Amino acid sequence: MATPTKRPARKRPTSSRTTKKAPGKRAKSKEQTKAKILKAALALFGKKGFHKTTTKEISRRARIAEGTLFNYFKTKEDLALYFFETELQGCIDWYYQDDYVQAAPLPEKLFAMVQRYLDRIEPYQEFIGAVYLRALQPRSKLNPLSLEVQELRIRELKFIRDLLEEAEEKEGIPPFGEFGVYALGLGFLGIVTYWLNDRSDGKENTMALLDRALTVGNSLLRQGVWEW
Amino acid sequence: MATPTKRPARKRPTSSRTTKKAPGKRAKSKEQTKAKILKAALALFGKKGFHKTTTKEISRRARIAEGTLFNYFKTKEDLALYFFETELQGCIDWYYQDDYVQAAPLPEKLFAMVQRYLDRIEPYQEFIGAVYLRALQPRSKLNPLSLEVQELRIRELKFIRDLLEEAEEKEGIPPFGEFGVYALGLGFLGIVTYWLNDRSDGKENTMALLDRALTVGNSLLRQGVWEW
DNA sequence: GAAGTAAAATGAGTACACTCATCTTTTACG
DNA sequence: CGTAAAAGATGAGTGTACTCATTTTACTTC
Repeated sequence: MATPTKRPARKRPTSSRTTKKAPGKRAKSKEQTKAKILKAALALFGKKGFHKTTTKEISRRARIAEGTLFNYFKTKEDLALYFFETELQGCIDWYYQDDYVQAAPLPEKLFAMVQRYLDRIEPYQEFIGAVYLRALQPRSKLNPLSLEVQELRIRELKFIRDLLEEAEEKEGIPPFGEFGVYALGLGFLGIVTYWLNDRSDGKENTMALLDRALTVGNSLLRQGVWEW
Repeated sequence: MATPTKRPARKRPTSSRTTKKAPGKRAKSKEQTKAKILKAALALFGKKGFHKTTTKEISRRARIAEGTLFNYFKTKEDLALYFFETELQGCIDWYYQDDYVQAAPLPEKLFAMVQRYLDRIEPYQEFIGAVYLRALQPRSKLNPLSLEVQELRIRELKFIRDLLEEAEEKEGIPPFGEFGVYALGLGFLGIVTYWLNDRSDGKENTMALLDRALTVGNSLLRQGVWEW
């Protein structure tokens, strides 16, 4: 018998794969649209600056309707913020993948991280202020500050905490705790804002400040000055 | 002859005084208008918050035309900033008039100043973030950040410089220079942002942080740690 | 006073970020 | 295939900060 029984027609043979993995037209076009928006926004922000670029222009350049932009980003600021999120995450990922940096002592780590981060966000200098600094203000019912701005900052602080804990274990520095994380984050902010206003060639003043600050900071850390 | 010559009639007898001092209807009404705007704004900001208060409402409440508001303040943010400017100046004035504070050692001075400042800006907590933090970003052609925001920060830094120079002379601490001023300003910013997010009773956490930070900072200062 | 000028007030108008009811495309499933 | 439901795109509409040409008011000078 040549297996006359009809096999029941497979219903969507790649089902399990499809539902889980296959991109699908929708998902793909969604990605594309988002990419188009980001590309258009970056080009315009770069050319005219954040404030002089209108969302209408971005939509036009991305060849989408005005409203569509807001399906992808809650506000114009959120759109700008996306670049910083990506870069920060990129730096964090880089850190966890590079054995050499991970093995280095804390100040070297920090120097490398900061330098890398500043390098990456260089193209966005003009609008960093409009967006990033807002993470410092508290969120309240009265304040429409988007949650994502704060999440960026929280992610940053978590990473700092990890770095410090690692250093405490491996390098035997005294615990610095909650306040240490806050202080380091503040120092980082100071560097970024200094860098923002730094007009020197190749931002060398910022690099000098960073170097100096890390040297001093390192001494303090090892002495446990905080506990005095 | 009984001196028949007529004295020439004095032309505007109070002339010199009038042109220089007398308020005049115009100047007076200008002051009044500004005061009306500030009063209305403060009331509304306090009740509904900065973002949910419209300039239209403020004008209505102040009984002026919408446009008039912008004759007095370039932007809504500038209007809000006015409160901080006033309070900062008030603190600086207070310092220079209070012999007791001036005679105190640096950490006590700083503690008193910061505490006073935080006390004063307490009513404006909700909108400080919308305004004050912007002073950190650089000014460029592309960025409409009002000059006044930066001036506030500059005035702050000048005052810090004065305090440090005084302490160098009177208390014999090693010179801390440009970076010292910047660092102290950054520390101050850190306190303010911590305070903004501080939910503890009477902001006691902030006070504890401030105390601790000043103790540590003072040790560092006296050791000249910066020069290591 | 009257006439002229400068300061200040006015409010209709503009630009722009963002919303939302409706329409279009994709997917699920017989 | 056909149909229904869900996801996504659309763009006219809305609210609001801010502008500006015009009008009103205060001051100056004769």
